[in-house]
Amino acid sequence: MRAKPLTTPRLTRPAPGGCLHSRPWAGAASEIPARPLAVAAPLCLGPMATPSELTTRPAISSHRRGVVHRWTQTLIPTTREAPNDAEVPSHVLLHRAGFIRQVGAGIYDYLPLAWRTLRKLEDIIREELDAAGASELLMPALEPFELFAGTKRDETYGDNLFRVKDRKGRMNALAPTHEEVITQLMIGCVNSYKQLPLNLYQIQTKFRDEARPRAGLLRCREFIMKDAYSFHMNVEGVGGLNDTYDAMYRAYTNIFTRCGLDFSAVEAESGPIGGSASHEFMVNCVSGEDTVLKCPISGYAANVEKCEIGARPTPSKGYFVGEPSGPLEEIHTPDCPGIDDVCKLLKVKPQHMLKSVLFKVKSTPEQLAKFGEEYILAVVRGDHDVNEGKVKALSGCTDIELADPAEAIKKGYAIGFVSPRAAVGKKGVLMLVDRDAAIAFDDTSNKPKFWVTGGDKKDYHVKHFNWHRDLGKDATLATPHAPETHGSGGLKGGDQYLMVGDVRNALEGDPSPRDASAKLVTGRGIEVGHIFKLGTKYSEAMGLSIMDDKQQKRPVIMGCYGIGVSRTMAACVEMSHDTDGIIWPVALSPYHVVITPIKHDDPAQRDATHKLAHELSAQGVDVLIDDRDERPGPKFKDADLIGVPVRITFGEKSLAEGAAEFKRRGAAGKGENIKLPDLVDKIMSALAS
RNA sequence: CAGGGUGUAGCUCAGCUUGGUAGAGCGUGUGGUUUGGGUCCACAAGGUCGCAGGUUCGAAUCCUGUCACCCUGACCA
Repeated sequence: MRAKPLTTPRLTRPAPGGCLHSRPWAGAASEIPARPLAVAAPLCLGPMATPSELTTRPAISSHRRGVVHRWTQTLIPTTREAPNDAEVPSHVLLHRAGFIRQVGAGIYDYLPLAWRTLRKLEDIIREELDAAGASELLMPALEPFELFAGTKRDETYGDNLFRVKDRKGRMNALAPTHEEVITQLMIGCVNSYKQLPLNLYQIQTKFRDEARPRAGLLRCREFIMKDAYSFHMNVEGVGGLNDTYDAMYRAYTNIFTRCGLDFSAVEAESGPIGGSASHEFMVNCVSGEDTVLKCPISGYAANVEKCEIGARPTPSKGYFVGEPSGPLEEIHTPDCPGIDDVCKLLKVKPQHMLKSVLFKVKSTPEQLAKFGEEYILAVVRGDHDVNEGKVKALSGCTDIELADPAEAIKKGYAIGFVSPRAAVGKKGVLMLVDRDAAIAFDDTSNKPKFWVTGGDKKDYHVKHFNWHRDLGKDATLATPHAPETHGSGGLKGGDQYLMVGDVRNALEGDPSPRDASAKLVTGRGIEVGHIFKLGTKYSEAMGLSIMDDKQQKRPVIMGCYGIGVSRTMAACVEMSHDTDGIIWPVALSPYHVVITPIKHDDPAQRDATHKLAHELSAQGVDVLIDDRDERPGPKFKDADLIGVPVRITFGEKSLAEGAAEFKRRGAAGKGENIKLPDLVDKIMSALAS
C-alpha cells in the first residue's frame, strides 16, 4: 500500500521525528495508562459526568480515548442501490454507504461517517504540518472582489470564480484559493525580514464554478481544501523557499503515507497560478483522470503535461534528409479532418501521418507592428499529441493559444487539413517539428519514410509527403534543439522559421530523460496534493515587499501548498474498494471496529458487545455498535459496505463457547473465532498491521 | 461552451408511441414469522408526474419555452 516518493528533492533536514510511526489510536494508548472509567457504563452513552469529574479532567492530555457510537443513534443511511447519477465507484459507494448526499451539481452533504473520515484526515494533516513548522489560521471564504481584480485573477480564473453580489450591489468572490487574502494579510502584519520565514495554512471550504463538475467528490464546485502559503526573503539557504518546499514535500509524503494511500509524487507544471517548480501528489489508481509517467530506474516521475522525453535516436542521415517515398499524390478525403477518419479511409496507420496544430501568439501591439500576425505551427506524428507547454518552451513564447478555426481559415489555413507546407510563404509563422516527425528516412525499415499529411485545402490529404522536396525550402538547415536548450529559440519574423525538438506528450516506452537505458512507463492517478514555488508573482502584484538586512526593500518570495481534503477521501475509495463496498485504511476509517451482535436484544450478546466496546475505546479505538434490530444479512452487508477495517460478531453459538468472530474487511473467508480474553489483543494487533 | 441523455413515490424504474381514475420492486410503518450473509406473509402510508405556458371536454402522455441533473469533449490552482 505504501508508496515511496519517486523523486526526492534536496532532503536537507531529516523528516520530523515520530511522524511516520505516530498512530494516535495505538501509540498514545500504549504509552499512557488508560484513565479508568469512573462508573461502569452499561451503554455507550455512559452516565453523565459529575461536576467534580469535569473539573479534575486534565486540561493537557495526550491520551486519546476512542468513541463508542451506536448505529441507531447516528445517521448512516445505507442504500441497496445508488442514484442513477452516480457512476464512478467512489461516488456510488460513498452514497450507498451513507457518507454523502448530493445537494446540487458538485455540492454535497458530508454525513457523520464522511465527517469522521474527513476529520481524521485533517488531524493527520495538522500534525504533520505543525511538525513541519507551519501554523494554522482561518481566512474567510467570502472576499471582496477587488482583491482578485488586483492580481488580474478575476480574468485568469474567469468563469471558475464564483461571484456574489451583496445587498449594496458590491461584488464579492467565493474564494477558490487564498493567495490574495494572505498576501494582503502579510502586508499589514510583516515588515521585517526578521519575521520570516513563515508558513501558514488553513483547512477551508473552497469554491470553484467548474465548467463541468463530475465524478462525485472528485471534481466539485464546493470542496474542502488545505492550503498553505510560505514567505521568504530568499530561495536558497537557511529560511529560504527551498527549505520550506522540501519540508512540505516531506510533510506531504508523511501525510499520504500515514493515510495508507498508494501514491506517487510527480513533477508538474505549475499552471496558471504561476511559479517555477512544482510537484503533484497523485493517488495511484487505474480510474484516475491524470496520466503520470515514471522512469523505473532513476525514479523520475512527472505528469503528462510536464514529462520530458529522453534523447531519441537521431536519424542516421539527419533530420529531414531522405528521398521521397513516391510522387506527391493528392487524395480526396471528404469530411475527414481527424486523423482517425483519414487513417480508416486511406488504410494507413497514424504513425504515418503528420499532424499539424496551429497556435496563435497573443501578440502585443508592438509585436504586431514588428512581425505582423504570428502563428506557431506544431507538427507531430499522427499518433502523438502536441504538448502546449513544450511548444511554449521551445518557441520561447509563453503566451499562446490554440488558433481560432474561423480566423485561421481566413488566413489561409485549411484547419483540419493543414500540412507543414502551410507554413511556407507565410509571414510570421514559426514551425516546430517534433523529432519523430522530422524524419525522411526510416532507419527501422531502411526505406524512405512514407508520410500522409493534410492537403492544405478542405477535404484533401496528400500521400508521399517529403520534407525536403515538399517544403519548398531547405529544411535540413533547421537546427535541432536538444531538450536542455528549450527556450533558447525565439519567435522570429520573416518568411519561414523552423525548429526541431520535443513538442509532444511523452508516451509509455519513450526513453527516460534521466537514465539512457530506461523506458518510461505510464500510470493513472488522482491529484490530491500540489506544491508550488510561487516566487514573487503575488508579492509583486500586491506590493508585499519588506526590508532585508541590507536595508533593501525586496518582494517576498512565496510558496503555496494544497491538499484536496474531500477529494482525498474519494480518491481513497477509488483506490481501495471491492464489490461489497469500501475498504478503508485504518487511519481514515470513520470507525476502527464495528461490533455486530446478531441479536442486540439478547442480554449476553449486548453485554459482551458493550464490554468489548469500552475496552477498545480505552485503548483509543473508535467503535461502532450495530444495535439495529435487523437480521444478520443486512448487518453484514452494511458493515462491508461502510468499509470499517475490523468486524466483531457476537452470536449465540460462539458466545456460548466463550468466543466471538473476528473478521478483517477485505479478507477472504468467513473470519475466525477468537476466545474472548484474546479478543482485544487480536484487534489491536490487526489494527496496527 | 459543443454534442448526447434523463427528469414519474426516499431509491431503481415501468406507463408516454395511440390523451381518459398514476403503477411495480426495493425501502418505510403496523402485526405476525424468522434470526450467522439483504427471511416469509398480511395490511398500510407515500407522488402538484421538474416548472411555466399552449392544444383539448380532458395532458404524465401532444406542442412551445424554461430549469435541473448526468455523460463525452473543451476547460481544470
